[in-house]
Amino acid sequence: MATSHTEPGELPPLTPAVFHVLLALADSERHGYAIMQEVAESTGGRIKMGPGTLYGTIKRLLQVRMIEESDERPDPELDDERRRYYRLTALGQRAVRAEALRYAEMAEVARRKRLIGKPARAAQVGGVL
Amino acid sequence: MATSHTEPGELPPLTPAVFHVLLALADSERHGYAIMQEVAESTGGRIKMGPGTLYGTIKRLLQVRMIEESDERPDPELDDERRRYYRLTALGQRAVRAEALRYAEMAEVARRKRLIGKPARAAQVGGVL
DNA sequence: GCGAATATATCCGTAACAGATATATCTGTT
DNA sequence: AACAGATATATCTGTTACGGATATATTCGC
Repeated sequence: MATSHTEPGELPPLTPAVFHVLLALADSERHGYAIMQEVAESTGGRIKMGPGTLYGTIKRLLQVRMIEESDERPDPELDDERRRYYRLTALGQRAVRAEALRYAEMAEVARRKRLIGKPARAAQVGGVL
Repeated sequence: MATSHTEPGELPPLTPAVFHVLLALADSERHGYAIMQEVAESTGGRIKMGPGTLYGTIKRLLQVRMIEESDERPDPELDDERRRYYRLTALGQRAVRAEALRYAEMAEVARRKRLIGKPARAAQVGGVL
């Protein structure tokens, strides 16, 4: 989708896969597999990212410096050597924020058109409880 | 992005272009060019759909029966013969509704992670801060 | 020690996107 | 009445993202 990123500070919209990965990293460092799980959980299992999408997206995000690998290892007790942890860069932080705002705006538009109801309680995580 | 549309009623997520077109049609019939303008307006000019994306998307949406052409013509006075008007089908209605919910849920997730603030005021057309 | 889950990685076919290009009509101005 | 510019639709095509399949290795539970 085209954008008017004529203005310097403007960030182009993110693809859904990119957005989900960045959003998963917004509150905590995570390794790839954990990102997959977080995406599934935060969407109530409705979105499941396969390995192709996940690792391809990670690679691209590293290239554009929206995420970076972190060498910090958790508790050597609970560690798994295979894991590679990632965190947002400042750029990634700004990008995911801008995209989240767009999502909120689109939700608002949908509300004005009576497609969906009031904001708050929509977002049940665990599915049925 | 993969989904678990194992359940019968489940609709797969929509691509952003598809969502924007359906959302533009949610409150009113519109012709192609008007869809373009509505998208630009409802996103504060931040998203501009080119003709390639627009008409390609329309064609695909017709094929999967999410929209249909309407032969209703407005006021012959104000008419323009070139225009082709489209409306949502019942399927399109359901799809855009489901996607709008997903958007709202993602916005909620972003709020829980303190990426963005409270719902309401977000949606004025002007610009971000 | 075995199988299942965890974890990462690449390959590649398919589909979506988006700019360029083309064409025609409508509207307002002079 | 001619002209410019906006309106309106349509197609073509290169590039990119997506996403299932496949591969491989490690860790965990039993």
